[in-house]
Formats: sequence, C-alpha cells, structure tokens
Amino acid sequence: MDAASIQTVRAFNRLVGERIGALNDEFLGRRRPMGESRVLWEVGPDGVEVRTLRVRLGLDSGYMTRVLQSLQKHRLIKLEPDREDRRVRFVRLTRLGRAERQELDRRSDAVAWSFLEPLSPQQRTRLVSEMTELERLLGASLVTIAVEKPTTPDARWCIQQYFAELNARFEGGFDSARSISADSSELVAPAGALLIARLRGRPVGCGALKFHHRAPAELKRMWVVPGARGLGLGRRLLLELERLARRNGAGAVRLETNRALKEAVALYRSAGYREVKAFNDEPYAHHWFAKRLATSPPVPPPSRGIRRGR
Amino acid sequence: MDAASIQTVRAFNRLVGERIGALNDEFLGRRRPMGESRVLWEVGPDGVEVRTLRVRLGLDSGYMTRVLQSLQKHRLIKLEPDREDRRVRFVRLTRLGRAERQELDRRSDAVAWSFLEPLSPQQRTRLVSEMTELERLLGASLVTIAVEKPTTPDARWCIQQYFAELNARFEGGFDSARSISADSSELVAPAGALLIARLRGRPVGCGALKFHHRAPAELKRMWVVPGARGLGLGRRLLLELERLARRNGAGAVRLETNRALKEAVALYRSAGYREVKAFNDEPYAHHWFAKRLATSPPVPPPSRGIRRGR
DNA sequence: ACGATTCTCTGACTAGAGTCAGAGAATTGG
DNA sequence: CCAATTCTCTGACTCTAGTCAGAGAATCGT
Repeated sequence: MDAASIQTVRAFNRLVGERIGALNDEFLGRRRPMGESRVLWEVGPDGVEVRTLRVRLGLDSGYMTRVLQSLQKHRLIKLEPDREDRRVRFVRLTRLGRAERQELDRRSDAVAWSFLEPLSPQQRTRLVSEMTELERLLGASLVTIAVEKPTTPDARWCIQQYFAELNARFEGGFDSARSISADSSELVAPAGALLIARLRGRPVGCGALKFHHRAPAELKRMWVVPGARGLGLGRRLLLELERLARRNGAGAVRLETNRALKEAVALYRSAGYREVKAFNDEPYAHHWFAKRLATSPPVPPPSRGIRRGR
Repeated sequence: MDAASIQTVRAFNRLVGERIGALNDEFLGRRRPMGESRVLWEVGPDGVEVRTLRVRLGLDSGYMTRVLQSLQKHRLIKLEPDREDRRVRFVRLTRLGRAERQELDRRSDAVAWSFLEPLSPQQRTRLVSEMTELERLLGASLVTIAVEKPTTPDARWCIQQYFAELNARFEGGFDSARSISADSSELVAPAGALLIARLRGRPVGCGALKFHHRAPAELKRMWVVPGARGLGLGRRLLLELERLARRNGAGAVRLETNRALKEAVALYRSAGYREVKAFNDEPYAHHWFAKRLATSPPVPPPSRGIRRGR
C-alpha cells in the first residue's frame, strides 16, 4: 500500500479521533462519569443481565459491580436476581433512569447535529452516505469469528434470522420441519460445530458444520446479517468453516443450497466448490456443491470487490 | 434534517470513536502515558519553547512541568533556557528521543495499516477516498471565525495569499499599489475589521470591512484557502461580515470585484447582492455589488461548531 | 526604576477508570 | 451427588490525567 494512503488514514484518524472523542466527553460525560453513562446507555429500555453487560462493555466484574452500585444509589437502575439463574443479576432502568437515558439520547443527537449543521444540504447528504460506507468498511476489520454453543441467545437469534430469511426468499416459503435437520445437539462437538461472527459483541453472521466419520463434513446455516453483506464476511466464515472441518479430520466439505440464494451460490463457486449430483434429498435444495480440502491450507483467493451505488 | 441521517452520524461516531480511541491507546500509549507521548510528538525534530507546547496541547503548566521532567528523566528530551527570554525553557529531543518519536511514527503507520489491511484493493481505494472527503466535510464544522488584528503573522499570510491569487487569476496580474487601499490601519476598529477563519489553529480564510459613517460598509479581502473551498466557508465568512457591519451601524454593504473571480461573483449574487453602478474607480473591478442589511438578522447566525480545549 | 506580568516549578490534592485476589452463592457436567 | 465452573461482590490497590495555589525568577511597560 502506498505511503499517501497511509498518510490519509493517519490524518483522518487524528482529526476524527480528536473531534469525536472531545465531543463525546463534553456532551455525554458531563453529568456523571463516562463509565456510568456507558452502562446506563447499554442497559437499554428492557433491562439486561449483568453478565451480558459486562461482556458487551468489556468491563471487569468488580468495576462493573461498583458502577452499578453507584447508579443504583442515584436511583437510576434497579437490580434484581435473574429468574432462571439466580447467580446472575438483572438490571432494569427506573423511571428516572429512563429519563436520564433519554437525555443522553438527546445529547447524542446534538453531537450528531453539530456535524451536520454547518453543512449545505448537498454536503449533508454526502456526509451521511460516506459515513455509512466508511462504517461498513471499518467494521469489516472488527469482526471476530468463534465457535459458540447453538443454545446461546445470540446463536438462536442468528438461526432464527436465517430461517426467516429463507422463508422470505424461497418461493413458497420455508418450513424448517420439512428440511434436513441441524439442531442444537448436532452442532456441538463432536457431532458438529457452530461459528458465530460478531461485530463489537453483536452477532452478525453464522455458519455450521456437521461432521461425519470418514465422509465429507456438511456445511449448514451460512448466514450474514443484511447490514454486513458485501464486506467479504461470508467468505471469511466459509474459510473458517473449512479450516475447522480440516482440523476435525474431514477431507472435503459439501453442502446443498436453494437457487434463490444467488450470492451464496456465487460465493461457493468462487471459493472453489464444484456442483455435484444431489447427495441427499433436501426438499428445498436446487444445487449441491462439494469441495475437497487441501491438506495444507490453500492460499486465500483475493476477495471480490463488491460494488454498491451510492 | 431527518432522523435517519442523525442516526447514521451517531452510529458512525460510536464506531469510529471507539475504534480509533482503542487503537490509539493500544498502539501509541503502550510504552509510556499518552500525555508523554503526545508531548514527545509535539516537540518535533527542531525543538520548541515550553510555553508554545503548553498552548498547543492545552495543558496546565504544573502538569506540563511534570511530564517534561519525566521525559527528561528517561533521557528523551533536553531542557535548556531560551536564549532570548530566560524565563522560558526550550525543549529539544535527544538522540534517544528522536528514536522514540520515530517509533511512534511507525506505530501510527501500523494503526493506519490495520484499517487498510483487511480490505480488498478496491475497498482500500474506496476507504481512502472517502476518508479524504469526510475529513474535509468534518473539518468544515471545526472552522472558527474571529476578528483579528491585520498585523498578526497569520493575518498577513492570508492577505499575501489573497494578493498572490489575484495576481495569478486577473488578466494582466494584480498590483496592490494600483488598487484602492485597505491596509492594516484601516482594518482595525473603529475604521474597519478583519475576520480570520481558522481550522484547528491554522488560518484558512479571511474577509474585511471598512466602515464609513452614515454610508454602506465596504467589503474587502474575501479569500478562502484552496483546500477548504466548496465547504460553504465563503458564505459563512460573508454572513459573519454582514453581522459585523450591522453591529457597527451600517445599513448596507457594498463591494467591487473582478470578473475572473467567478465563484465570488456567484456567491454574492446568491447571498442577495444586487449589481449596482460603479461607486468607485477601482481599476481592477468589473462588478459592483450592494446589499441592504435587515435591521433584525434575516438568517440565524452561523454557529462555530463546538470546540474543546485540548 | 519599579510594579505588573509572564513563565516555570513545587507541593498537595482529586476523580476516573481500572486491576487483582479472593469469597460465597448458584448452577452445570459427568 | 459431587466437583468444577460461573457469576457477583468486596476490599485493597494502581495509574493516568489532571486541578489549584502559591513562589521565585525574568521581563515588560511606563
């Protein structure tokens, strides 16, 4: 990459880092410590488990406890034991807390407005479209992919979204009961595995494998959240799944898919999958693909440049 | 402005603020406290006076002293009394300090690279071009406009640039001696005023007024640095000048300009200036404009964006 | 010349944002 | 059922990034 690009990125980092940091501190952190504001915000209107909060904000449990205690002392939140698991605590906003959160909301709006306000209408439109795209591009490098149990709420959410999308896109809809199964018990070791992709803690995609002794692993449940498409995340998931299959002794991967899922079909083809004859009787499938896995990892092909109109 | 735009800007602020903040801390702040790194960086290869450093970084003098002492203890800087004014101290990097600064430079590059690295070549190009544009657009809201004496170095620089541009653009060049004057003594109260626009400390434009008792104020020296054009800065300067004229009792503003300055002519027209007959004998002018000022401000005064003290 | 101002330095203090090592309760896995 | 693990809480620390008041030296303005 050329030096000029690096310099551009550096200049941008400096300007934007300073500007946003300063504004956030000034507007959002005035009334109370930033840590408390962040927590207050993250609790959200419906409440949340403390452990979730901790993971999302990446805070130490001791620190978190104290932040919550302080918020509670100010009557902004209520802490109650979780119904299902009495080790965990559930945080809820009080009426006062909701008001305070709304205030934070207004301030966030004001910060955003301070970016837009000095610009002409055309420039505003421009700014917004560029931020949208940049956010996508920057987000791409923050995605993490990890094995996760299919029973976690996030995993369930991904699978649900996946089913909902199939149902919307397949002609005649989709009913998971009629499809070949890949339920929770089949997607944990040693029978299989589920990968969840996350962007800043939030699930943005998934992909699963079912292992078969001395037979190709089966690829299932490939899905990427609509807002994160076009960033090569599908390909990253696919590569990660292949690595996992290889580590679990599979010499090949195979999968079936529906013709409505055009991007997926294109992805499989470009990732080296060859169309093969139907190897199962999945009623929703139109295409069956297979790929032999190299013993040593193959060089990743260049990611496709996805164009979007602005 | 619609809510969706505000939401986009907010989402962007959140992602970018966190991402850049985190990376900067991680990469640049590892070896020593961020404050020290910032100072080390700001000293630069040629050294600098402590007071300049303090103003630039906006630090308390006591704090600054301690930061410098710590850097000195680590043999990264040398402190010596200033030659001309023995109250002030002059900071210089030692050999070790220069090496450390280079290291910071490398890390900054690495941070920038970490943005580019996960992207495809097309996406990289896209990222860079969007950052460039976004930096311009965000910069616009950081511009501050204030009255300044025409004798300051920055004011002089602006006027010089203005003359140089006229000389380049007018057919047959421009010689300020042949033009109607508006020199330093005429551009300070009560005879007149000079406005300087600044972006993060650097001058990016100017505009001046000459007041005449019971007669229209004269607009002079409107200029915007080429890199900041197209951001509506000219219009902001113009509005600011009109406010100033009104505050000084002028009921109207008038000005003359050269046909080579097409953007300026367009700006005056679109800001409500009507072309009038020549009211003076400026040899370089082709157009004379005038605008009556409303008694109550017709447009809400442009805000200066929100500033923070670093 | 001399009072006001500027610049640096010192000491004393604060708040925010954590980290770390346990301890005690509840739940899970085998 | 029991051991391991998970989750929250407490107490005791740390580090960074300041702020504030005042003192002493040098310089400036008149």
